[in-house]
Amino acid sequence: MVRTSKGGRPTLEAVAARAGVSRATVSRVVNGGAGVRDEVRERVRRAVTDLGYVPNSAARSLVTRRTGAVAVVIAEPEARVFADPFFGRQLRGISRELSAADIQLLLLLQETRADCDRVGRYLAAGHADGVLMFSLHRDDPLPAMAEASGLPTVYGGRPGWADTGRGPRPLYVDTDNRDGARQAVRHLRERGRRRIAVITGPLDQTSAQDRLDGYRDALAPAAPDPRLIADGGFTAQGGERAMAGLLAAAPDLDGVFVCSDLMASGALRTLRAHGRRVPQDVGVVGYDDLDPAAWTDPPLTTVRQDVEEMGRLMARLLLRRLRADAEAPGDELSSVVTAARLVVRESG
Amino acid sequence: MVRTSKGGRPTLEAVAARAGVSRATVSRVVNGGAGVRDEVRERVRRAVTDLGYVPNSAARSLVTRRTGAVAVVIAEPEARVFADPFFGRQLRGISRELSAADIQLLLLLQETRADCDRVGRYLAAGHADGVLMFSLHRDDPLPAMAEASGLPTVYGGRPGWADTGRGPRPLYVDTDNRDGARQAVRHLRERGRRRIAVITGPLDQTSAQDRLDGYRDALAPAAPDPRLIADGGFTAQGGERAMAGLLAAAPDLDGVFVCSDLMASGALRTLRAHGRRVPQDVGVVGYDDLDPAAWTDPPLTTVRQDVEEMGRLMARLLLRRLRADAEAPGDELSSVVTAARLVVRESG
DNA sequence: ACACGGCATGAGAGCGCTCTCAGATCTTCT
DNA sequence: AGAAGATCTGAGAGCGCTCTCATGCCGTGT
Repeated sequence: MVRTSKGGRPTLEAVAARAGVSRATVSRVVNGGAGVRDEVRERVRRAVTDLGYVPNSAARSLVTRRTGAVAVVIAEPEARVFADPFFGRQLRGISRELSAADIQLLLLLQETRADCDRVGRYLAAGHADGVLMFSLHRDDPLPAMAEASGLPTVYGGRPGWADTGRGPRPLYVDTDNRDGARQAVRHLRERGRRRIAVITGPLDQTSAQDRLDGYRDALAPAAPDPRLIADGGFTAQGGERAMAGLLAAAPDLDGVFVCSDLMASGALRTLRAHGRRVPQDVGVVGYDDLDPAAWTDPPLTTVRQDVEEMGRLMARLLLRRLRADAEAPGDELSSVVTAARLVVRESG
Repeated sequence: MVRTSKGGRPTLEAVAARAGVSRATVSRVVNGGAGVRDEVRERVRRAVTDLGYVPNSAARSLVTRRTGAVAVVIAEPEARVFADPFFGRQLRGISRELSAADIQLLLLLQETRADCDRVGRYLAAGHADGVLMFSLHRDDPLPAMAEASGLPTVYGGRPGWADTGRGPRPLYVDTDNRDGARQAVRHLRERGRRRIAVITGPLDQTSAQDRLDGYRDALAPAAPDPRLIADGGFTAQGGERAMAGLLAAAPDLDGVFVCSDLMASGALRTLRAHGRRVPQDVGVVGYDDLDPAAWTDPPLTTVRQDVEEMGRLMARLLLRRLRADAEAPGDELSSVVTAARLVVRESG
């Protein structure tokens, strides 16, 4: 690769000199090449490859005010982010969609409160054109920071304030958690289960709350026995513990709806350790239908949500929003809620 | 938040005007504040907070030639990246170390060949100050691109050309895969296993090759029976299939060393499906000791490598390298190889 | 009193790019 | 042939920041 005499990377100027044209013309060629004579364009293209020219992104975004990157903010204080395949799948969907649009993915992990400031500063500094934000808990300060930074934002999972009327109306992608939960619990009932427990996620997340509401719906009009409700915190260990608690509080239970596959894997272990056979003694239904669900013993009946697709939808929504801001500011976009579907295997 | 009259974010100029000083002074305060009188510094600080000023990163890195970000490139064409907790853990280590240094993490996923160009362009465009690169396969074009971009690079796992003398001497962090494999296989032998098979990863990765070499070491001086070697591609499904193949080719096997926990989970399923009891009939040892290893039935004996720590080490090495380039260019850094340790559970 | 060194501050030049606008060139039509 | 229009190209002004260098100010030593 040929460099400029100054030893750094070649600049537009260098390419222009080599091609015998002005900077402006090179710029035009590099950015699409419209309105440049074929012969000149070819000359410039050759100069570009000869010199190994790559536009300097800082200089470009300084003037265009766009960075060609989107920040993905994951706010999980716990080790959960990487233990749960959920995030991975979603990231994958996002990554696919963004690379198709030649947009870069910036991953910002926020674990501590201090990280939160850092993330806020980062967003405000204009490193990204938009934000995808995940797995918010109630009272999370991040949405406010995103709002303050003025960046278009799409949420993964309905934010808590979405329907309260307070705050701006957020753009989000979610699955119909409540309906999925209803399907799961109805399925257990149809199989003859009478004492159906639930292991929930942290209830300050809407997805966890919605699934619990779905559980209630399916039992209505009867009110659920509070001894049949335990919080598993969306982790495998939490699932183990919650299951143990349930067995102690309600030894006669014959079904469990576990609000994530990861927790369900823990619950299955506890059941096995207590000598309960699945599905003969206790029916178990999970939620997510991530790969490991099919690998448990017995294979897990669960509620499928296409997580990768949700990631893709989030990215797509944000990209549309970015384009809309540039071209048709009035355009109203709306949130997406995808359907959930029961997948029956052997656990319940 | 107060904005400038032009509607955009406030600039240095605006802060300077409000504080009644020059741009240069504001810049000094923002970047540490050395050599500015206390009283002036306070005035500037107040102006900064009043206006909600945040430095524009593009402008800054245009002149400093640094971005305050490090790119993490994961080159996995398969769905493996997110199915295997391995990457997640490593990312987590990296993320921790980088945020402590207030450096941003840019995640670049490369799945297709086209992505490779995109990643190369991205790096060359100067979006990052350095690169962390993972899970390379032989003949991967990425290292060459990283090299060409002139960015300091640290590899996760010893790159294939590290000891060949060809190419530049790479900086990497790895575990002692060969020794870990030796420990695993020796353990199986000590437990009386005589026909020990191996399920390898893709052999164009050094980690997979090293583990296979360790397997050979432990059987030496006897040469391994080729019917006892199968490639599981580092995926759970691959592990299932490889195990089935081994059982068909060598029904008398009584031990398996599986080169990743994820593959081992697959192998256990296949063994169960074939009615082989673990560990009574067949002893199984995995590799990685990621969370799910303890959850299999029976819990997996495996080789522990502290993946998160490896991530941290990678980040630390890169950061040192970046500082070295800035301050003491002659400074020689060296790669790190961490120890592996057998963790005995119940599977073998 | 003056010269001198040290410190705090400001003026101004650029970093590499995009984009507007005006000028140059080439068509095409009357 | 000349003018109107369309097409192509270049000059130049910034984008927001950092950093060098010159300048002004102070205290100290002679």
